[in-house]
Amino acid sequence: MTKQSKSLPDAGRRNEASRKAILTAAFDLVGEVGFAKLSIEAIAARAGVGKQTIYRWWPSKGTVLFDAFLMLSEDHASGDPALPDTGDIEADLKTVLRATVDELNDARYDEPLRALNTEIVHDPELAAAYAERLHEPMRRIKRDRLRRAQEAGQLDADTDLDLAVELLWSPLLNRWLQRTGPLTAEYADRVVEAALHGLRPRTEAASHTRTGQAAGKPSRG
Amino acid sequence: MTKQSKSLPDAGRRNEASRKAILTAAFDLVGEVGFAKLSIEAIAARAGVGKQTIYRWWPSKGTVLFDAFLMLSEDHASGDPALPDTGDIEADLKTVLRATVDELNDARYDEPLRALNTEIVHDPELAAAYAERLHEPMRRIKRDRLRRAQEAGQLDADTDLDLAVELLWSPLLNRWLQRTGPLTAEYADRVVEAALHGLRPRTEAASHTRTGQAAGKPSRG
Amino acid sequence: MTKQSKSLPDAGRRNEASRKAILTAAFDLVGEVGFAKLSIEAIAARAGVGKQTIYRWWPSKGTVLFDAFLMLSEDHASGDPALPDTGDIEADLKTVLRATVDELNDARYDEPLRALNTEIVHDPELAAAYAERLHEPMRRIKRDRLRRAQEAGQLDADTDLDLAVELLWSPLLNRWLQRTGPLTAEYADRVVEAALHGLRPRTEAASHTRTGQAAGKPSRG
Amino acid sequence: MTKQSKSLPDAGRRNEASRKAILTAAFDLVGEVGFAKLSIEAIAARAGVGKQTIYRWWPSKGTVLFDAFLMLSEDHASGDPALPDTGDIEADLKTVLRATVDELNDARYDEPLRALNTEIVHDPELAAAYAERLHEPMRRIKRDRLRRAQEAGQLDADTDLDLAVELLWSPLLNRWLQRTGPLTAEYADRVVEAALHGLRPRTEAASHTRTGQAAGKPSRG
DNA sequence: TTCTAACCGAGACGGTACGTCTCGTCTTAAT
DNA sequence: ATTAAGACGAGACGTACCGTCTCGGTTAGAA
Repeated sequence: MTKQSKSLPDAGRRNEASRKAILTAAFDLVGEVGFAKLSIEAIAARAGVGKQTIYRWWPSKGTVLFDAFLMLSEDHASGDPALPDTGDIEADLKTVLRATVDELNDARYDEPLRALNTEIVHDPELAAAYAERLHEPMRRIKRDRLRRAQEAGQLDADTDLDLAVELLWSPLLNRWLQRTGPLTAEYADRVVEAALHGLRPRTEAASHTRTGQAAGKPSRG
Repeated sequence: MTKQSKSLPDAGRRNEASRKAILTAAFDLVGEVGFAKLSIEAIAARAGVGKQTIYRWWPSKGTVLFDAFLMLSEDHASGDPALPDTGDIEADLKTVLRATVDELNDARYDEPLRALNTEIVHDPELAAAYAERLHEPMRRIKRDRLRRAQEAGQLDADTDLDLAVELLWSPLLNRWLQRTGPLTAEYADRVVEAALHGLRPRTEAASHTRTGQAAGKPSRG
Repeated sequence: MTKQSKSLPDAGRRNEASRKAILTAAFDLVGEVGFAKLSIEAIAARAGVGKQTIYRWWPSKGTVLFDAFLMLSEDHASGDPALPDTGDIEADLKTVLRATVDELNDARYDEPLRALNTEIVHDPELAAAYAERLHEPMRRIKRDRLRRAQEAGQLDADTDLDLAVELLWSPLLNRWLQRTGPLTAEYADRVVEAALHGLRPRTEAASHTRTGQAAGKPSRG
Repeated sequence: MTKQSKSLPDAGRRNEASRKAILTAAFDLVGEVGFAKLSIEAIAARAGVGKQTIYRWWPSKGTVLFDAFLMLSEDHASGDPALPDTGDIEADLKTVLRATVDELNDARYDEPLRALNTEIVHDPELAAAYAERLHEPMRRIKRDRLRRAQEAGQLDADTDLDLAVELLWSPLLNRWLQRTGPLTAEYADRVVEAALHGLRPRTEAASHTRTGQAAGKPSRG
């Protein structure tokens, strides 16, 4: 579905200029007309390419779009592969989640991102590719920052870091996808706070000893 | 877009049998062929109805599907509109989230649910209808249970309950939509635990005021 | 394949304006680009019609062209359904065959006629329709004239009139189709003469018992 | 367009095996799928040859097919280049035309022959090549036999022999191409009889100067 | 009870896009 | 330099649906 700079089997006779023109056209068009109205015909026309050249290398318009994102992410992923680390995990997470909010609110990426996300929903194969090539690298970066916080004692030692990542980012992604509420910097802050401190009261007052003292879980921590 | 039992303007001469046949056909077909390949033609044919009868009452296939869900939810929502309350919020949430996991993993609802969710992503108007008619009622039920827990001192008094709902349910919905990991009962449990207790260590409240005395990472800050 | 003014099953909901536009466009286009390069797409575009409207009513572009000819022939067949009859069969046949020559040499009909004739060659079903709707009516007219000549004693009483028609017209059609020689009025005349008088010498001298002395043909007026 | 045994410019570096494979594949394929569905791609694939090798040496699929026929006719034309001559032209012509009927009815040659004939109809250049290389040689053979009959006094001395050939063979070719009637040995016989004896009554030479007295036509010759 | 207006099933219509096929050109690698 | 192989831009194929538009045939209220 994708193509590296060299030595892949399909790299044989492939026209690199056509490939790039197709991915660029696809990304631009999805932003203009949305994924539902995005057509292979239009991509081919915009890219100045025969339709068969698209069908030859991609099985669906979803995979074209995916490769378009891949190209984009490779372009500006060359820089820093790490999250900020000031030593204060809460502040750093707020910074990062606010940046995520800004990105999701960016009009240029809104439609393409929605398109990619909804295609993943319906195409397990594409979802796997997405998980491997785009999602996992970003998750690792996030996990790395959380691990350092954990090692610094700022996060519970037992916490599953993948779960932690999901606890932090899922609310944002869900609000954005489903438009169930405003997606703001304040929201990002409150998500970070809630995720870090938990929903329970922090006072040692055995809050759960009244009304159902059972099921305690006092041992943790 | 929807139809009440009486007195709505569109209730005039409408053929109720056709309406039900259309919604049933739409729901069945989306489970068989997926939303992308669902066509008005096929719905009309399956329902034994003229195409115009669909176009007369619904503006898009997304809204047809939405009404199909509405019909379904009205059918079996007649029962109890409340979450279990044993007095132990953690146990109750685990019960509920496990049920959510089961529902999302139910093959019969998988495709239709995904279809509805992705249509919402692209259609703000539909998203609003969804929020009002389907999402909000369920959120209120969840919020009610959390409020009782809050009043019982099992949840922090400051917590925004809508945020709490999102913190608890978003990770599940995200895993399901994006298939970024297995969606199991254990996962539900751990989400509940993490959300309630937070990611930070509970012992020393000051843990984030001082840094790094443990396990190295001396260089940072 | 064809359509009468009323009461045919397919006449039901059919749009007569579209039908005529399609046939006209097909006839014009085949004259412009030839049958091989004639495309359904182009016919539809020229006629201002959806492609499906063509596929709905005709199984192939050959049948479209056939109906175009039918429309044309119905248009100007309203007049005289008989060949000239001056009492002199030889003179009349020369008149008619010269007219045939002129028609075949008419640039406006050349390509369409060739197209129709070659389609018939490859499509037996179309050939049957052609035989019934276009060829047979003309053959009957020709046969009628020959029959009157036969009754007048100008043609042998034993002669099969269908065979006679073929003997007279086939050479013209063949020259035209295969371009094996010039198609002129003189050629028409000589075909008529040869067909009427035969290739044998007319002298009663048992011409095939001895050789070469004859050279006769004195009787020919 | 064609290829001689030696010394032609295109004979230079040409791969003779490929040429034969192409012509054989073309002939076989046209018999299997018909000319309309015959594609250069398929010929190349069947012949195990690159498409360019075909485009390099032939301008159209019609010319490929033509060369295929040429190859075939050269293969079995090595034998006798003359028509039978028993001294009885009528009997000999019947023999020959019956053979022609058999050939046209041969299923193996039906499609390819039709293909070649219809290509000639639309392609004047190909028609010229056909006339020169295939048609003319056969016409000369026929003409030769007719000339001997003419010299023997069995045919009218004035008769244009080319016209005579056309009078005899055109009806057969036409029936075959247009399927306007059964193509049988009897038909061949009657064509020969009609062409030789003419359509007019042979008895009273003046029959066309007066009209209608007879109706009798007692006996031919 | 008749009239009449809207709804209904059916499906033709002008279109767009599909995914496939073939065209004729061009490029590559291997003789 | 020619070949087999096959990618390429182009564009027609025949199909599937789109959303609109009649067409008769119900089906209800309103007259």
